Amino acid sequence: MSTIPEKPSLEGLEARWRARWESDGTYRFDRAKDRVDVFSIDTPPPTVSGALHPGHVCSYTHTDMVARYQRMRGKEVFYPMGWDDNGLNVERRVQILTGTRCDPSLPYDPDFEPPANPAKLKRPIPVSRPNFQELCGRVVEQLEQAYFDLWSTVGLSVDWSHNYRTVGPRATHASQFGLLRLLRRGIAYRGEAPTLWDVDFQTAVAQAEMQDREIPGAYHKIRFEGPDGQALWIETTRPELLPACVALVAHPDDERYQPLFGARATTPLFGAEVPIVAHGLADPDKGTGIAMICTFGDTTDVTWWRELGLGLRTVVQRDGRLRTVAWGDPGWESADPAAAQRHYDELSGKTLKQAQARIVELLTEGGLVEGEPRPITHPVKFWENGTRPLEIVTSHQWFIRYPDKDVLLARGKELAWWPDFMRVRYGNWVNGLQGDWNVTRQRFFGVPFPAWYPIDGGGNVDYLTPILADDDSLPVDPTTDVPPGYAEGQRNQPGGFAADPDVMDTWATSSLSAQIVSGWVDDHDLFARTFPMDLRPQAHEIIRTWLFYSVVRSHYEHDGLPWANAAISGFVFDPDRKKLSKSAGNAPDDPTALIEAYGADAVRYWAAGGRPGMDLALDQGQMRIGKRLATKLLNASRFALGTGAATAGAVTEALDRSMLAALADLVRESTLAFDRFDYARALERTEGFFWSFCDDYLELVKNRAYGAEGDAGQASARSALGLALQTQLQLFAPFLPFVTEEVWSWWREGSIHRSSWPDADGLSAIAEDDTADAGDEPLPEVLAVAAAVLGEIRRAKSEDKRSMRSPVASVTVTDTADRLALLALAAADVRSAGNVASLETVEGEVFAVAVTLAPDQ
RNA sequence: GGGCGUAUAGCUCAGCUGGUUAGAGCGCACGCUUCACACGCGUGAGGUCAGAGGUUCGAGUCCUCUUACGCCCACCA
Repeated sequence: MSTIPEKPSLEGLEARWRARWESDGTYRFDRAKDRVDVFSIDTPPPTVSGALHPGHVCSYTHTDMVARYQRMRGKEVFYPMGWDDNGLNVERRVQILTGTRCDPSLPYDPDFEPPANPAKLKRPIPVSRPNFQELCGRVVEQLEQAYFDLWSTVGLSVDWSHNYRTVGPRATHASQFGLLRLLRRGIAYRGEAPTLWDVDFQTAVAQAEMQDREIPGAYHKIRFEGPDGQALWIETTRPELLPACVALVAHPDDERYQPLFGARATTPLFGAEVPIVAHGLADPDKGTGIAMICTFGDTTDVTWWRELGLGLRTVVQRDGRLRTVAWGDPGWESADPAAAQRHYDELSGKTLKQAQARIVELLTEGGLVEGEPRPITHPVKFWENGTRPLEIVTSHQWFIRYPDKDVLLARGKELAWWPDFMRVRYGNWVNGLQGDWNVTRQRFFGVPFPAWYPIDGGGNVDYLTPILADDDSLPVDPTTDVPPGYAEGQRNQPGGFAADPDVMDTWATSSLSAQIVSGWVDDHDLFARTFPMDLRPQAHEIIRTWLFYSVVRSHYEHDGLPWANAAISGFVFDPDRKKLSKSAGNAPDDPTALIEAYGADAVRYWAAGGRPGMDLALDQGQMRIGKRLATKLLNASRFALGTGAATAGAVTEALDRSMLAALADLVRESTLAFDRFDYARALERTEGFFWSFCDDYLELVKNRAYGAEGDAGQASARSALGLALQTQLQLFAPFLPFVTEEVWSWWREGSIHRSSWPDADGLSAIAEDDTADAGDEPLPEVLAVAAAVLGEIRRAKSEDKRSMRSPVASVTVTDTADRLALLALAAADVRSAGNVASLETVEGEVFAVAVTLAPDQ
């Protein structure tokens, strides 16, 4: 216990308590607790390669408020933090900073150091994957430090001893273990399939990472030859894929083409015979109503190809150029192979864009197009980080099958969503699922697959029959580790083995975040105490990825949900609905600057206004108010404690008991709101109570607390003030952890954040104690009536432009008998607060207060 | 094209299962050196609850349609 400062200030207070919490281990998880006494949180690992943003502060603060509430409710809170290091941004940064390039075929060099001055290099130095990952790890460490600093400044009550990385040994171990388990059950498999492919980044892209962008294109009307030699006009935006055409398709009900179904058409330039087929996805209103199916121009092509059992003619390579083709070979039959070859040779090796230009020329020269290309703007699929449209290539990838949709939907119903309507987004996604989950990425900084491939005597790699690592050898990197039964000398040799060169999709790892932090593979004791977890807080835009994949993995591994609750946060937008600029030396969206300007408590106050699932405007005005609230807490506390407030002792005065009864209601409401993850409501009510507590109750009780009405009245006031102060500090503690801890330290032992959440029934019992004067009166009304009269007195003074302290000769209150009886219980306090000489009452139906001011001295 | 959400004072938002003259804070106006706080205190002005129908004794609150904005999804020849 320390003394009450003469002039309390927020200055330096946050840094002091941050250091103290760290040294005291205030938020350290006590793993001796059993599962029922634990509240465990699957904290989102922030992407450390991204920029720090007020949105981060907002959503992570929401989780912290829940964590602090649960801790005060008596739960041992398991609140870890991880870093998501996956991602191209890290790789790019490392390439530039170190002048290196990853080549997974190289062996690990334990002595490698990047050049001192990479900018001078003519070309990047190729390094092994483990070397590259080491370099990434160093860069990531610096980025993590910035995040750690921010989280600690904001006052997150995270237990930092449970830190992990999505590209780190624990995560790698769990991810590899999980994949091997799914492989043994046939849920994961190695397959060759059409895959959405980014030709610039040379990597496969998952359905969840795609986005549509409107780009210009053009319809080209091209002449095919029908079965009887007649012209069949089709319109396409992808004429360069004509050599990859495997069929024409029209809607089954389209009478124009019904006679042709089952017949064959011939492609222009290449003379390939293709079937004319019917499928419901064909749109009679688009183009000429009949379309060419190519392998593959878009995802509809994939659907048609799969459902109609069509042939495969692949022309697009992984680098986005057309491959070499021998026309006349099996699969490339042509009515005139020589002509087809002549035409195709003009295209092969070209990029798609170049090929399109050339094929349009060839078609035009052959009189095979009608009219000019018709420009349109149409949505095309891109990788969210990419710059060129996605292509579809067939390649070897790792896949995970999804459970049945109804199983997934049932899991969605089982989960408690905050707010509830977010469940719909999950349902929409599940209902729209197509194909299996491709978990492969052709990147370097990530979790490697625990697999190798056998090489036969002829040097051919069998990519479909992987050699898998043993469970107890995990984690492994196949580019440095050797598969069971082989020796290092056999790497990349005929009869030997080749390493899997790819890494896992980021979600393949982060979908196990709950298992990773809980110790699924490396700490079974911890796992039993923390899993399944209580809460997954996250953003709504990754319901379809992180949340969804996490549910899938947990369903497979544990036949249950990974957590009981999902709290979905909205996002932060700036007040003008446009991007904030960082010009004029003022960076209003730099969270660190905001915290410096207003204090962490104030920024947290702003964040607390964002209800679950609702978007929040970045509002420095709210931060100013938060700072004001923190200051007010210091001053009001100083006053209350200065009167000798104590939490022990009887509360006998009706006004005091009235205040405590209202406080008990506040505790009930706040508790209920927190249990529903509605921290915003809890704060709003607490704040409203606190300001009227200061404006009305403190004013009414002030003189009595100083002893003006005798010992009994003073004792009652002191007890009520002590209880009210303690309770309100605790109600504010999840929101304003620093200032509440500061005040707590003036008169209590230990941390407020380890104190017990206020007990509403206990407060009610004190308020309802009728050993005193008020009997069974409806207590809460006493304060309301007294405050109403005081308000009228203030109005009279204000209208007369007088000081609030100026004397009042007489006050006459007209009200019902019931309310006058209540007023009588607090009459002395009202007279004292209003500096009223004489207080008269008159019975009447309509509340009125007549005030006669006395002349100022 | 489908789905979800939002629309209440100049601004940011409350208003829970429909019930007396629609609330708060900021901002604004007018005041107040009051012994916790001038980083303060008091008082006040300010709203056809997006629009149109409907249910009801009664609707900001329920139903239908419309409009605007945001987000998610979609088969993009």
